Amino acid sequence: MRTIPKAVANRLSLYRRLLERLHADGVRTISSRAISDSLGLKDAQVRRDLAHFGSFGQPGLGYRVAELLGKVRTILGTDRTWPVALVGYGNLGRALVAYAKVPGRSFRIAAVFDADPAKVGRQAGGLVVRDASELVRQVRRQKIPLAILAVPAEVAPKVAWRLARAGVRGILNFAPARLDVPKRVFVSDIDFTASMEQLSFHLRRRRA
Amino acid sequence: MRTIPKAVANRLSLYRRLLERLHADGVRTISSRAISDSLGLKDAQVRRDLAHFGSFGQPGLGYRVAELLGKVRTILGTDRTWPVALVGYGNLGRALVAYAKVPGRSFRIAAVFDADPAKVGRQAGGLVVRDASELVRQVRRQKIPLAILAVPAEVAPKVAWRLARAGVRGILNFAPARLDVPKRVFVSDIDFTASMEQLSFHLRRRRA
DNA sequence: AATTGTGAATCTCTTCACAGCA
DNA sequence: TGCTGTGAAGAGATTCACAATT
Repeated sequence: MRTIPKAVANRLSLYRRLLERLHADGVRTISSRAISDSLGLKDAQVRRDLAHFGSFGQPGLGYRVAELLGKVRTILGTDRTWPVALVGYGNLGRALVAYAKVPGRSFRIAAVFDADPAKVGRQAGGLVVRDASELVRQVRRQKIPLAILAVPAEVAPKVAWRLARAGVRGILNFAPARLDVPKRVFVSDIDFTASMEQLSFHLRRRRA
Repeated sequence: MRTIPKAVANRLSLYRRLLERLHADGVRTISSRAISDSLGLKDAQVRRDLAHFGSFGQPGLGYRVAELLGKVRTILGTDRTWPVALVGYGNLGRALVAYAKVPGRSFRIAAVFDADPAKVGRQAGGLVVRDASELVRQVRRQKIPLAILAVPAEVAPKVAWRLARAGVRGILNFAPARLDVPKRVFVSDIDFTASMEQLSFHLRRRRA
C-alpha cells in the first residue's frame, strides 16, 4: 500500500477523470465492475489498483465516489494548481498556452521562454515571452517546479540541463530526444512521431 | 521472431531514430552496448529486442547499421509515406500541419476536417479545411488509412466511429476520452493532461 | 578480445477465483 | 445477493550470465 507501482500510476488520471464526471453527475457510489467497463479494464484490476491507496470499497455496494475522488486527487497532486515554465513558443507552445488557460486545470503557465528574438517580447496568454537566457534566473526566482519542453530536439538536452540547474523537479518533454538529467528530475515524454509510427507499425502487422 | 511484443514495438522508434543518425554520420557498425548507452537501456535488452527480427549481429563486431536500419524501417512502415486525415483544426491541428510539412516524414496530411463553419474553407498547409460532414465520403474516396483526432473530448468517440466506418485502420487520439472502436482499428493515445499529472504525482512522491 | 544470442532466473503486472462482509 | 480485497496462478518483460562465434 506504500509504493504505487508504475502501471497503476499511469492509470490514476483515467480514474480521476471518470470520478470527476461521476461526481459532477451526482453519482454517489460505483462498483469496480462499472469502473472497469467505462475504462476498458478488468474489474479485478480496478480493485487491485484502488486497494493500493486504502480500503474504500464497501462490499455489496461499491466505492464512495466523493471519498475516492478526493484520495486520487491528493495522490495525483491535482488538488492544487502548479506553476509551469513553458520553454519554446512555436506552434505547439501556442496550443499549450491556449489549453492551459481553460479554468479548472491543475497547472498554469507561469513563464514562457524562447530563443528566437522575433518571439521575445510578444504576448503569450497574459505573459511576455522572455529570452531563453533568462530561464535559469526566472525559474529560480519564481520557484517554478515543473516545465514543458517544446523546443527542437537538437537543443532539448541542453535546455533540460538548464531547467534542472534552475531547480525544476519535473519536465514534460515533447522533443524526440533523450533527456539525461539528474535523477531527482522526473521526465515524462510525449513523442508524437513515435506514436504515429505505432500506427503504421500496426497497419503492417494486421495486413500479414 | 514472428510476433513482436508490445514493449519491443514501443521501442522501435527509438532504435530507428538512433540508427538514422548513425547512418547519416557514416557509422557502419554498432554494438548493443553502444546502443543501450545512447538510449538509456540495458545491453541485454537491446540484443533481445533486435533478435526479434532476425540475426543481424556479428559476434565480436556488432550490428551493421545500414542493414538494421532498413529492417527497422520496414517493420515500422516508415519506408513509405502514409496519408493521414486530420480531424480538428484548432491550435493543436495547426501545430500538427506545420509539423507534418517538414520533409522526410513518413506521413503527410491528406485531408483536414472541422465542424466549425468559421474554419471550413480556410487554407491549411496547402489544403482546404472541409466540413466534418464530408469526412466519411472523403476518407473513403481518398482511401486514407490513418487519422489524427484533435477534437474536443465530448465529440471524440462519435468522430472515431465515423472514421472507423470510413475505413481507417489507425487513429492517433489527442482527446482525453476512450475510443471504443472495432478492434480492427488501432488506437494510440496522447494524453497531455495525464502526462502533466504524472509530473505532479512524482513531485508529491519525492517529497515524502 | 569483443560481442552476439539465448536459457534460466527474476521481476512486474494482470487475471482468476473465492472467502468474507454489508 | 452483490461486491470487495487478496492469495495464488499466469503472462509478460527484463536482466543475468555464459557458450558460441568472428
